[in-house]
Amino acid sequence: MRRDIFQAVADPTRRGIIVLIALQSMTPNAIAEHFDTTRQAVSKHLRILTECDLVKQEQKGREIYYSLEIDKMKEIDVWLEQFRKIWETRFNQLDSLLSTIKKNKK
Amino acid sequence: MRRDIFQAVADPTRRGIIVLIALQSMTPNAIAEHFDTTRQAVSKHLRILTECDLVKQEQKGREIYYSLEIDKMKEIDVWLEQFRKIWETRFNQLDSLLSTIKKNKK
DNA sequence: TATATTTGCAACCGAATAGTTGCACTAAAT
DNA sequence: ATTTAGTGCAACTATTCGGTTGCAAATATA
Repeated sequence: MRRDIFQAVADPTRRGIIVLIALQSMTPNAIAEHFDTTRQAVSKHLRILTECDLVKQEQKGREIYYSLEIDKMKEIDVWLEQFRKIWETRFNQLDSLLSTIKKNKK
Repeated sequence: MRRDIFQAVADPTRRGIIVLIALQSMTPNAIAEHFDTTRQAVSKHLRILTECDLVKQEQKGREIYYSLEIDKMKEIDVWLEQFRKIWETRFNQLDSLLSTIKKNKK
């Protein structure tokens, strides 16, 4: 059973849940209301998210509030970093090309 | 058949391929040498990556060179943007907390 | 022309995935 | 004490996934 953050984020419902609980913690029932699926299915997604440390839970009586471990999302950001470097290089190349054109115009 | 960039990036082999052809185009055979899998499996991955516009191909005789459509990767970056905003808020809050502590020390 | 190389595609297979229903456990409300 | 509400977990199902093998098409080489 592969369980990493990229696989966690691959499912659209899970991405929805992640965004939903990014700013405020919510119970499974409350979360399920936002999606066209059963409470149990959401519960399953929450378990997967928990398994890769993407969410934390806080028990309050019989309710459990789930919220996002937002720092974990940085792992994706770290991976993207290498492409960001390439984007910047491309941008600088474009930038110097534009200034060359500009200089030649004068 | 769901086919979006998040699902494309979920598989570790595909992430490997993406990184591999980010800077230089390569043939399927050359790519397959870097992974512990058959050429056909790599070919399948390339098809999936093509289906979500992550790679482009250039035919040269009987060889086909694949390279990354690097701008497409920005779609992940765009989705991450919302979390980056939260990170920054948290950081600023921490920052102002630290200056408060510093001020109180004086 | 005959052969070797590079590739894509289809068929098949085992495992994983996302979903459902049903049930048990616990906490709150009556 | 009984009922209701909130939750997790197990069993089952249909579908998708990642991989393999085999084959056909096209290009290069002998």
